[in-house]
Amino acid sequence: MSSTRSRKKTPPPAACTDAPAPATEAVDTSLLRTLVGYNARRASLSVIGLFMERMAVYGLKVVEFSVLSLVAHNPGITSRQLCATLNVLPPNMVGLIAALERRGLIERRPHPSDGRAMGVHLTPEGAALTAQAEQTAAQLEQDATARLTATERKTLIRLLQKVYD
Amino acid sequence: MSSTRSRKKTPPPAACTDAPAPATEAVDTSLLRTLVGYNARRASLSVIGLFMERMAVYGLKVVEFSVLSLVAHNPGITSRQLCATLNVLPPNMVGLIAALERRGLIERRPHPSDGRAMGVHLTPEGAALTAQAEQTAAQLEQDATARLTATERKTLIRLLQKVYD
DNA sequence: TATTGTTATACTCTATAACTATA
DNA sequence: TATAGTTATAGAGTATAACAATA
Repeated sequence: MSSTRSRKKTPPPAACTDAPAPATEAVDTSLLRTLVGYNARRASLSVIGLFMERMAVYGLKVVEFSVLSLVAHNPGITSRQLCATLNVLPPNMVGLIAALERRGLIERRPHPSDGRAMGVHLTPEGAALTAQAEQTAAQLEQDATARLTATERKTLIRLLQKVYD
Repeated sequence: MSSTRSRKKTPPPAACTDAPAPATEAVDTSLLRTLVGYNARRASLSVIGLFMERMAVYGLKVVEFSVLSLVAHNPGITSRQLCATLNVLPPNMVGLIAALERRGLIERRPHPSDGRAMGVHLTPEGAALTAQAEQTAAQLEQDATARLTATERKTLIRLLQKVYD
């Protein structure tokens, strides 16, 4: 979390000193800015960067918040379903779930109808933390998109979903 | 490039066999879908996934395309400027530039006014490849956002820039 | 035979510290 | 002193192959 990444370049207000302001001579990014991929990536890095900062308060990575929130709204969800929903490969979900279980935020119970699977559930502690984190996420939404009106924000989400759905 | 990532889940058309379709029982993602960050990330993964496939034809990674395009429109740009523009840390830009130089796509010349810096320029081969790749990128834009009207596409880009600018 | 969950492992991406040479 | 570029390296994220247990 430092140096280049996700920092709102703040070129000092150019206080008319005699320094030739080596700052960052203007770079032409006009072509890249016509590409949806470039803009979507920059916007997601910006929002998710703020997301990371706010979730760090709870000791959660972004993907861990996503897992907890999905478990909260889908009690008994399987590892396989979490993988498919979040585009995480099964071997990488193992450690993710193990870490949340070690912290006592979730627990795994045998799946009622499928002996191979384990259903994931929130513990009371996990439910409390998730509720808090979801509130933080809702507030963060406002902050991260402060330059958008409520209508613009809804339009943005609708168009993004149209792209990936 | 396989399994989970960026594949447009294609649950076979459910040909009315007697199989109980274990597929992927519906998961409630309604809360995550209210978050700009979640939607922006999924959309960017979707578009950039296609970007990766198309750029692979030229043996280019997405970030390499970005570097070439920036050099094309900013001849003599420095490594430092590329880093700042693309959110890549200086140590990681070294290998990136070295690889493009080894392929004969770019060349570095001493900066005219700053003895520490090197200006990056396209070779004729690099210029030809970049022109082709930029055309591919323009076409890809249409394909990746096929579900959007021209107006919606412009709106989407405008709103994304409003978020990260 | 196919699928869930798992281990082990490799590869890529990203980040930090420290050095050099110029400014 | 500060900056551009570099080296070496550490860490996180993402990928594949292969296995056991169950369907």
